[in-house]
Amino acid sequence: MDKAYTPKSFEETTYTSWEKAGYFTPKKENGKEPFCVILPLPNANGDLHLGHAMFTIEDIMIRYHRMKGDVTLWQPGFDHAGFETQFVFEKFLAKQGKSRFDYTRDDLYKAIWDFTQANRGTMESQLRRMGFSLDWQRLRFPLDPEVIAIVYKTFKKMHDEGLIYRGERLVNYCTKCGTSFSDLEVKHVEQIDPLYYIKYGPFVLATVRPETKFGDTAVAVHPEDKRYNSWIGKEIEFEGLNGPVQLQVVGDEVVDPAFGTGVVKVTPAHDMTDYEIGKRHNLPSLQVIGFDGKLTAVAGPYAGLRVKAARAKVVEDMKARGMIDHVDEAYVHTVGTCYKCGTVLEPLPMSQWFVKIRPLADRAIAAIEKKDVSFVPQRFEKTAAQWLTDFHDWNISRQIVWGIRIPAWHCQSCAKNNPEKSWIITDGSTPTSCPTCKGVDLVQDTDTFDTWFSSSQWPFATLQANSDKTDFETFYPTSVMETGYDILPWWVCRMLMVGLFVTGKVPFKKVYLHGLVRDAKGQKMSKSKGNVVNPIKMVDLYGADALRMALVFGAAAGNDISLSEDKIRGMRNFANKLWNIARLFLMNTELIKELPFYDKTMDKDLVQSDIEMIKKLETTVKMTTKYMDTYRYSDAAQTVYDFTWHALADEYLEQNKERFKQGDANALSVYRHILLTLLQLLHPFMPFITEHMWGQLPRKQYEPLIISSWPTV
RNA sequence: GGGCGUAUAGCUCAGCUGGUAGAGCGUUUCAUUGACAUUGAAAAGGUCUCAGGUUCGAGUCCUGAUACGCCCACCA
Repeated sequence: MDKAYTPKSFEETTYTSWEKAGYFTPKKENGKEPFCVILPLPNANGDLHLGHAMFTIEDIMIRYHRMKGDVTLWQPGFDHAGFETQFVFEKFLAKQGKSRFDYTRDDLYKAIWDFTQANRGTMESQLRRMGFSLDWQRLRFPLDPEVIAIVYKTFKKMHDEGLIYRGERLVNYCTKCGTSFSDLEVKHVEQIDPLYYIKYGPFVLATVRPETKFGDTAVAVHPEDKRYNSWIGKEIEFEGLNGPVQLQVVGDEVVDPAFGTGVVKVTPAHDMTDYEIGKRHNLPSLQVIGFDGKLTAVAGPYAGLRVKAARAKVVEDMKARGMIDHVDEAYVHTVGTCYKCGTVLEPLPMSQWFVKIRPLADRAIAAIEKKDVSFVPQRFEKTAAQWLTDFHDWNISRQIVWGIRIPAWHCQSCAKNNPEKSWIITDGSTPTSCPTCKGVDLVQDTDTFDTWFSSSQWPFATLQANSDKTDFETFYPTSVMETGYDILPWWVCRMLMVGLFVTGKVPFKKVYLHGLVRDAKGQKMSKSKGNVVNPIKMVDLYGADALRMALVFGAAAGNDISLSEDKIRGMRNFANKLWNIARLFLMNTELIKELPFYDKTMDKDLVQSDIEMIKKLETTVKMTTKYMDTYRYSDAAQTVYDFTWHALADEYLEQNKERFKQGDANALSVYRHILLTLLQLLHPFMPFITEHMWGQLPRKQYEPLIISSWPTV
C-alpha cells in the first residue's frame, strides 16, 4: 500500500471495476429477500449539490442489504423536470437574444431535448463519483416511450373512474412564465400595499386591487351584519369610472364584518374567495385581466394597461373624482408569487385538467393508519396525514411544451352542440373520429402534464418500464423511499396516492426522511450568503468517503444536518487512520503470507487482551447491525468509528506493537480478523477505501468486498 | 389563524423503549522514529432553557412558560 492515503488514486477505478463486473445489478434468485430503493430523480440537467449527496443514506442501505445477500436494486432515473427545465432553457435562449416564441412547438421540444441530452452526463458522472451503487443499466427518464405509455394509462384510468375532470376554475397563473401552477407551487410572500377604501354607492369598502373593479359582479356582506343585512337581495347603483354601475348585494358567511368596513366587492374572475362566493350566488364572471397580464376590453379605456400601471391610473382617476374615502398606506398582507420568477401570480379563470383528490387522499390516509407505510422519524406520519387532509384538487395542466403532452382531444363539432362530451381521452393513441358525433375535426390539447404527475408514478412506472419484466413483481412495493422532508407533500404524498390508485398497493413500505444540509453555523446554504459547499470539490480534496461519512455522522433522521469543511477533513483523517491500520499490519510482509485465519478454536491459545478485543469486535458487529436494521445510520457509523480509532488503534495496536514486531502469529491473526471485519462494517459508509484496502489484504473471502457477506456473530 | 419542530460542553450536534452526561471540531500541557503530525497521552469545559408533576430514580415521560426555527392558510 502507498505510504499516503490519496483517494483520487483509486476511487474512480474502483467504481469502474464494480460497475463493469455488474455488481449493481440485482441477481434474482428464488427464496431471497428483495430490497429496492427508487432514487429520488434529480433533474437531468444541472449539477450535483449537497441535497443529492444525501443519497449517501440510500447507498448505505443498498450496500448493507447487498452484503446481507438480499436481491438488491437501487433504481436510477432522471427527471425531465418540465417547467424547471424549460425555465432554464429560456434563460439560455434569452442570452442569445431569442425566445421560445421563435420556435414551433415541435422545434422547441427538440431543442430542449438536445439541450437536456447535452447536459445530462454531468449529473450521471457526479453520482458515480459519490460512489453510488445505482444499477445504471436500468436508468429511466419520464420521456422514455415506455414511461409515457404508463403515464397515459394512469390518466385514462383516472378519467374512466371519474377522477379527472376538466373545469374552468381560477388557476394560479404566472403572466411572465405563461403557465398555471398547482397550489403547492405558489409561494406566499408577505408584502405591504395600500388598502383603498372606495365609495360604492351607499357603502364604503376596502380593497388592495381597485383595478379589478371592472370585473365586480356583486357586493357582499355578512348575513348577520345588522349594519348592512337589510340590503341583501337589493341592488345598489352608483357612478363608476366608466359610467353607471349596478351591483346586487349578496350575503355570505365568508365576509368578516370586522375587516375593513365589512363590505366586500366580489370579483369572481380574479380572486379565489370571490370565485367561491360567485359560485354560491350564481354571479356572472367578468375577466378584467388577460393572460398577458394586461387589462381586457372590460376595463374600457384602461384596456391594454399592465396591472401595476392600471392600478395607479385607476387610483389617480378615482381620487380626482372623489371616489376614494381614504387609504391605509401600510396594509400588510400576503400575496401568491411565482416560486420561480417571483412575479405576483394572477388568479385567472381557465379550463384545465384537474385530479379529484379526496378519493385518492383518503385512501392514502387509510394506508398510513393501517401502517401499510410507516415513517422514519415517526412524526412525519402526522405531517403526511395533515397534508393529505388539506390537499385541494390538483391542477395537472401546464402551458409548456417540455413535458408529456396530455392525451386529450377536443372535438370541434361537439364543442358547439354538446360541450359536455367534447373531450376524448385515450391511452395515448390518436383517435380517428369522435365517438359522440363521428366528427373528424379533432384537436389535441396543447398542454402538458405537471412534472409531478409523472413523478408521482415513478416507483411503479420505472419498474414496469424496465426491460426485465419481472422487476415489478419482484420489487413492488419497494422497500424504502428515502428523501428530504421538504418534498413530502410534493412527491411522497402524491406517490402514495397515485401508487395506491394504480396498483392497489403502497409504492413503498417505509419512508425515511432526512433534513436539509446546512453550513457550519447551522445556516441555510445559499449563493447570496456565499456559504454553499460544492460536494464535488470536497470529493476532489478529501475523497468521496470522507464526504459521505461527514454527511451521516451525527445526523439524526428528519433533522437538519450541519456540514463544514472541518468535519469533512475530520472524516478524511479517520480514513487516513484506517489506511495506516492496514499499513502497520502489512509491515509483516513474510509472516502474513502463511498466517492462519482466525476462528473460535484459536481462542484457547490467545492472551487476555486478544480475547477482550475479539469480544469488543463482536459487540461492535452486533450493535452496528442493530443500528442498520433500525435506520440509525449515524449511530452505526459512530459505533464503528469509535471502535476503529479508539479501541483498535489507540489501545490494542499501541499495546501490542511489540508482539507484532516479534512475529506473534496469534496476535497478527487477531489483528487481521478485526481489520477485515471492520472493512466490511465500514463498507456501506466508505465504500472506496474499504474496497481498496480489502484488495490489498490476504484474506479468506476472495470476492470483492462489495459482495462479501455482512459479518455475523 | 392552523400544524410541526428545536432548546444538552466555546461551536455544530448525537443521546432508542427513564437508571449517576457523549461525539466531531476547537482550547491547554506533554510525548513521539514498526503505521499515521491527517499522530499519541493527559486535561479544562455542562445546575442537559425555566417552573411544576409522575417515579425509588428524568436530559429522557406529562403539564405549563419563555425563546428560536420551519411548513401551511382564498380575510378583501
